[in-house]
Amino acid sequence: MPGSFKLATWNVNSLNVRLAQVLDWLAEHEPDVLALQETKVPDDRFPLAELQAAGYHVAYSGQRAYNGVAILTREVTSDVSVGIPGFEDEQRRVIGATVRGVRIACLYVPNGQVVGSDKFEYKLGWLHAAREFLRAELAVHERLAVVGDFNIAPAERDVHDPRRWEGKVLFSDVERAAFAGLLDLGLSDAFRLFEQPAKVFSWWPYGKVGFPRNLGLRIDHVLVSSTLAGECRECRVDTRPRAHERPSDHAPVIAQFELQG
DNA sequence: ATGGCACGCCCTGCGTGA
Repeated sequence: MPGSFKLATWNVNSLNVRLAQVLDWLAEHEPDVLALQETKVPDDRFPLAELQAAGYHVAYSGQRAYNGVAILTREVTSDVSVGIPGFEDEQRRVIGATVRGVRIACLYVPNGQVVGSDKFEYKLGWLHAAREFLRAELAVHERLAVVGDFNIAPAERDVHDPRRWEGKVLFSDVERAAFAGLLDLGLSDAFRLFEQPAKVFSWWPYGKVGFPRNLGLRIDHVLVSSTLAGECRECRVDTRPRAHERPSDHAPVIAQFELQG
């Protein structure tokens, strides 16, 4: 399916709270794909009609209060999958779908809370399972995009103050090694395919100073297989929604491709 | 400067996020 292809990912921190912002954003940017994380809505309360009215097909897997992922597409999808095969997980963090010959894997990687905690061990085990899953996906999909909230800042330039975050959750060595392990499968960080300004982040703490002083981290990513990397023309963070009233604490990441078919 | 927000929950302070 050759032609231009715009793919975006956004942790919305409650789809119901952010629905109007998501609809506005879709109307403005008209992405072919928008992957969402932290929808925080069970499937029987998913705002399907509103998104369909905006012209999108939707695959979703959610739960009450926490987690939840979805993939919105302008064209119909095939092969929707939920979760990681063989990895038992009650938390809804993974959904996949194929559109226009591109396989999309939408991930909401666990936060980890505190290095060394039970939740941190869960994060590492989850990342290990995700790596094996993505290895298998790469073997069967020439065009694979792994997108979402990875809850890992890959490098010092992805952290506003690396010294203060050194060894902390989201920027510990073991998490960064797990992220590097994903790249080692043959994936590229689409954002780093291009020259970028300094201090570009995708998440900032809530509060009066976090976003205004750009005290953020780049933890939301678009990882692409080698074929897609060759077709990628741009990758950027759209910081504007972070300045809205009642914003998500994350901003969307957008990648533009020219699919060669 | 997440001590100092914001989410859901279903009641109000708690668990969780990042």
